[in-house]
Amino acid sequence: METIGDFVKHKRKQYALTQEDLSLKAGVGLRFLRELESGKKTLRMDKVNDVLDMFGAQLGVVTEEDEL
Amino acid sequence: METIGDFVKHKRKQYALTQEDLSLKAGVGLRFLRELESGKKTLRMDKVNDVLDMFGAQLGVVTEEDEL
DNA sequence: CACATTTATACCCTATCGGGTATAATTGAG
DNA sequence: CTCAATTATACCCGATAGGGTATAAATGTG
Repeated sequence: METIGDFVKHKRKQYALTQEDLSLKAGVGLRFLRELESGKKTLRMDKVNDVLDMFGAQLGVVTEEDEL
Repeated sequence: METIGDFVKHKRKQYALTQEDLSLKAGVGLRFLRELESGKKTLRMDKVNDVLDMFGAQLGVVTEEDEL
């Protein structure tokens, strides 16, 4: 499955936004967005959702069956 | 879509575990597990994944299309 | 290549998450 | 109903996430 970080990075490119653009629009810090795109595991869910909201997405449970 | 908290609660019942059982097995605090099941938004992803791992699941991106 | 833009890495500081614990409320088995 | 087990709520405190900032590296456009 595509990682959360990759999802954000791809969507961001798709909309031709810089990390700074997206961080401002999503209301999170630039550093946070970078850590998100680079796959940091210990991020807070609410902040991640703030970013995903920009692309009509959110965090949810993905089961192993979903992967097949 | 089922919330993350509800997913955990249902799976936990399904395996007949108490919150304490699950928190011990997953290696998270009891209080954390309670906050997770009650829908707290600001939890850390890594801890949430520690719990979801117990049921072969993990956090992932869910798009609005997935919802339809 | 040169130069501007974007991205990556590191530092300090505050806010708060998460653990542990105690107590209260709820649930359910007998 | 009674009583034990489970769950919910509240407190204190250490660890760390996240913001801001500065600097370095990488990217890409002419």
